[in-house]
Amino acid sequence: MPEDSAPPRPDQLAAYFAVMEVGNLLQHAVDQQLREEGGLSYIQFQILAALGESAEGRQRMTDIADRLVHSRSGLTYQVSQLAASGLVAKESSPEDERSVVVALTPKGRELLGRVLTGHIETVRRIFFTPLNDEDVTVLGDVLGRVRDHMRAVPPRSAAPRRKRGQ
Amino acid sequence: MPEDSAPPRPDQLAAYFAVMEVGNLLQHAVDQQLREEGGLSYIQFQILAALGESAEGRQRMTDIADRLVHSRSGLTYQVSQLAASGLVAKESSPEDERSVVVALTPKGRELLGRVLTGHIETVRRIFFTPLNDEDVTVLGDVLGRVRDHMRAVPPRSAAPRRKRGQ
DNA sequence: TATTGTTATACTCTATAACTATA
DNA sequence: TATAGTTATAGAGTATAACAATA
Repeated sequence: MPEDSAPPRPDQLAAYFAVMEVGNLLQHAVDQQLREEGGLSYIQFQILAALGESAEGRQRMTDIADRLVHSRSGLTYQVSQLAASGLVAKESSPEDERSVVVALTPKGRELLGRVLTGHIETVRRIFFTPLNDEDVTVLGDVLGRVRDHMRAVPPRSAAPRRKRGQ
Repeated sequence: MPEDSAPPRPDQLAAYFAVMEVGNLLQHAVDQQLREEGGLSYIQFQILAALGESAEGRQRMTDIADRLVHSRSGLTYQVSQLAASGLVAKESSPEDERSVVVALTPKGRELLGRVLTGHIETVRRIFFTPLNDEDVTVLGDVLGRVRDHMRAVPPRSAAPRRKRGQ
């Protein structure tokens, strides 16, 4: 429990604040666009996008939850919402009777495609406009490293609970 | 309403996803630390921090709201929570009878100082560890530009409502 | 026994609209 | 009339714990 450590340098603070504020503003803007054009929250969109990326438009609940941080019950809630709207369907897995496979419906795929255009446009407009190619490259590189590190580092007191590999 | 636009390049997608994921993970980690060590949500911490930064530890409701995006009512809620915990006090302004000034109490200042240490430590551990000085500089520069742009660009359909300058 | 997922429940947060009061 | 702020209210989202079923 390090009770003290060197105070952060101004440029470190600037970088930290910038990440937080940009992340917040970006999420806010994107969330609004998704709601207006597709009636989706950002997380619902992320779930659809994750399904759209995967091989046959289907994934297990647990794998989605792992990827999108959610608590299990939170994911159950969101998937229920999507299912109620007919955007996804729940199927039982033939391999493992315990697991539930979530599959994109044609309607879900259609909506995803439709919303994605505006999504990309929004991101381009508010995020990429002030950046040149080199900025984009550097940003992806640096933040990519941060992301990998964050994924690897356990959230401190958490994580060392029950996990398979652990 | 641009129905189509060139698809984003892979490096653009990488940069965008990295910003979003890093922002999310960072906020999540920070939020957890703040809750554990101070019983504060991230937004409550931000309010306290904003007050701590300002000249005499006090600011108007509206100025806080403008800075932290919140709706007015949302800010009223959060400040009420903080006031109920004795961390801030509401005062009426002598200059403008309509406005409410929020002031950090000694207890609030003490908590802020106490929590800040862990906050900085957390950010350092999960965010700055994989970065060298140049990374930090570049990140602050690039994201700083993005932030300034996002602040300037209206959220599309919003904003052009009632604003003084408008 | 561990894992997958759901349910019940309670809580936090946010936004909208209506309202009061001051400028 | 515009601004500052509150309140009521309703809805979305989240987390925890208890639970059932399968591996």
